Amino acid sequence: MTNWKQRLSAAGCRITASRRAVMQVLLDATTPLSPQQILDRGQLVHHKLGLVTVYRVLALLEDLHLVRRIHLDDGCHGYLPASPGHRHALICRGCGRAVEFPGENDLEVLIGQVEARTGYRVDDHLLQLFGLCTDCQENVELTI
Amino acid sequence: MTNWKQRLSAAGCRITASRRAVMQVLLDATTPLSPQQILDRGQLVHHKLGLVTVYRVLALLEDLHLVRRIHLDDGCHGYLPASPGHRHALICRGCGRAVEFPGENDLEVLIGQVEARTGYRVDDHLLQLFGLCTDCQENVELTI
DNA sequence: TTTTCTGCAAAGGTTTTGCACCAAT
DNA sequence: ATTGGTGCAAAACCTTTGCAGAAAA
Repeated sequence: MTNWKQRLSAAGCRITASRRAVMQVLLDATTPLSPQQILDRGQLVHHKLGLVTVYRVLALLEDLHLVRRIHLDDGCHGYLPASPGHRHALICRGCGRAVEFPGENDLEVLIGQVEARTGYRVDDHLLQLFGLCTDCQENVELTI
Repeated sequence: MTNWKQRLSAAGCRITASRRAVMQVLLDATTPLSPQQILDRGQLVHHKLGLVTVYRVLALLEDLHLVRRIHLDDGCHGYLPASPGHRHALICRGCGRAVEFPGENDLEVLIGQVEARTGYRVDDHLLQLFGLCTDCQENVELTI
């Protein structure tokens, strides 16, 4: 995708080798990646890439909603390229493979009920699903 | 509540001053607390409490589903005492005050749709809502 | 040429580990 | 008396900051 370059330029940011490398790695990934993993893969294409820069690029891309930071049970943060619109991640407990699905307004009803009951005004939410992808379901069956 | 002591004993764990202090602090809290915050408050009741022990106690309590670890946007992990059943946290962006609400099966429909579309088998989920509690809604109005 | 980015080094935080002492059962 | 738990110190991580040099525009 090239759209992210336009978004960066529009925000007054330069298109640099580091940013290309990080974005490339994320777009090629099927699982959420940690900053360290992004560094390892990014260095294959951009030798001089450093971890500090990965952090800075991720912070920038997250601000621009070009990548999504998700919460993992272990090391905590992983990053995924963000699809447009409000989406949620579904992550395989077996292989880590992640897919996104549209959030639509399936939560509207639930949120309305909670607002009525608590008096809170809800304006954001974090939803992540965990399970097994088709491949890993098969592997589990074989293991048993 | 005394139930947690039974749960600990049943799991073959001892009831110690550290564990009482950490559990006490969590039960008294209205907002998710970081390990450091738990230490600060816990030391008021149990002088010799150390941060390392707080981490170990939290890990134990989390294993036994007596506390819930939640994800915050900034420093990441906060801890809450876990109410029985499947519940989700609603956290105020203003003052941090958290309430839990029952998850019921409001997500069943959504999860069923996602399973059908992706082939994944979903067996767990993470849902957190963010917003403003009634007090903080008033304060915002005053500020404007 | 000018300003933004980058990489390095180092600092700051948080979480984990090793070990001897202490305490609950 | 026996284990299991605790506290301290230190190690291991992860993330952020400061600064001089490099590279987009």
